[in-house]
Amino acid sequence: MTHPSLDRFFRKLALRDVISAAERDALSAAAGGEAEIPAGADLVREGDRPDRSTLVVSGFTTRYRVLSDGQRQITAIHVPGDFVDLHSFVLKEMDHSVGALSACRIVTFPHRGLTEITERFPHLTRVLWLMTLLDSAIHREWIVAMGRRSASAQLAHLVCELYVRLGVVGLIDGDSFVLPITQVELGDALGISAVHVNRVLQELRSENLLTWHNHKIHVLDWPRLQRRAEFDSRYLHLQQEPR
Amino acid sequence: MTHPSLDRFFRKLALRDVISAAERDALSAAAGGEAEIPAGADLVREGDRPDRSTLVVSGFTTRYRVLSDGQRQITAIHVPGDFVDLHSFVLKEMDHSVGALSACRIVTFPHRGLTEITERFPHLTRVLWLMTLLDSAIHREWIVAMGRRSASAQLAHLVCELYVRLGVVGLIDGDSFVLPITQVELGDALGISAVHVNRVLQELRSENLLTWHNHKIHVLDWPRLQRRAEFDSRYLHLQQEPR
DNA sequence: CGTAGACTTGACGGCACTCAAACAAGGTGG
DNA sequence: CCACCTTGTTTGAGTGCCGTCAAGTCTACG
Repeated sequence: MTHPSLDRFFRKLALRDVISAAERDALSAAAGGEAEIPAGADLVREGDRPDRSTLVVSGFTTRYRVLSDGQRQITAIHVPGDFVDLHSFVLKEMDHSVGALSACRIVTFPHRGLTEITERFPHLTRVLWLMTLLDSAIHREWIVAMGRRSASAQLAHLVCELYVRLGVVGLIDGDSFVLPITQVELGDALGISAVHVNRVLQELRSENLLTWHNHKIHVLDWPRLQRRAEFDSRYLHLQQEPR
Repeated sequence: MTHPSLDRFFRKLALRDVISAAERDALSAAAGGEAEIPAGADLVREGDRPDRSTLVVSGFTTRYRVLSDGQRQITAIHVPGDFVDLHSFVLKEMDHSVGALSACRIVTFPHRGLTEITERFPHLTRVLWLMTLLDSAIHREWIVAMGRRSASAQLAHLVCELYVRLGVVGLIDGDSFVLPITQVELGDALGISAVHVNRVLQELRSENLLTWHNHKIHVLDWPRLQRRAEFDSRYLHLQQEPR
């Protein structure tokens, strides 16, 4: 029987490839305990050697690194259905921390069970591999945005990305979605100051591209927002095909 | 028998885990033809659906994306022994291009053979998976550098990274290494202008941290360069351990 | 109703960009 | 063998995006 908390995760997988019932069962069987994490808490810390990987069932998490002078850089934002540290299964030692942006519900997968999956389910292994490479593709797109886009286009791009990724797991409500993140955190993700985040946000608002209020974002003009960000969803690999 | 051109690649693997003779043979058998690529040529292009993955035997390559206004952002620099598009084996469609920075010798691995490896060699599969996750870790470190480090520290960090990565495959000669890359390309990698690359380079030179002449870099003071960049090699996962 | 956290606004300064030109070096053809 | 050209590096001047500092406003919540 398939695990109910893995619903969004399976949706994410099914968008990229056909997952057999046996594979779904194997994943469900590999799932360990569930847990609640309060907002602001760390799920894993840099230097840790976790013996299990964490899947976000609900809530938002972030991967980040803190520099010696206290500056923080967020390298990824994870939404429900994302495996936040599947890579620790292979990398062993964490080279960054993972924190909860909001209260989260998580499921953990002991590495022992994941190893078994790699021994017995090669196709499923490739699909899990794919999931980690999607993160990698998103990292590349962030690099492009940080290096070559204006702050406003970069922010627009992030909104586009989250709009699509949340759509995949059914968390878009009409033209809006919830994103429990402050402007300081947004600055840490974009690599700009919180003050500038505010200015850039107002720019996008004044262009009637979106509203952003109380952690709820309304996309007012999706085609124009995409053009503003030069957003192309190719890097999210949304096609179902044999992997 | 093991393939001689895979030497550097095997060295890179052996640094992270013990690779059996059978695994080395399997990889060698999966290797297809070798080829020479002239400097400036593309190995793969955005939108391609390659049926094989490319390993760099000698020479330097780069992953990049070009925006509509012609701006380019380099998202990765690959050195000999690196698999430049192993991820295409799983992602199928390329979301970026790969170009040769210098004349290169490459070996290609048909995806069919890689699929077989995932069916028959689970441990080797995890090691290959690891190789793609190292790229991912490097992406994250670039994001941190782009977002939160000064241009000079970012450049210093890149030099540190290449120094370590080239050391792994035996391409450090004393305190120096060859990096066939122009200041324009360096700017594309760091996300800054070529003019500013020049200024920042001179800053590091005047601090007696390094020299950079004719595509040859001398590291004059490794400890101080590391401190300047706040470089910590943890993200390169240099320990050998069971994956 | 008071306080803390988040958001907003303004002033000012600096890092990095653009434009432009000079300089160096390697390759080519007359 | 030397003009000439191309590519890459260096330097300068002027501009602007974005950072810091600081203060003020709004909202949620005890």
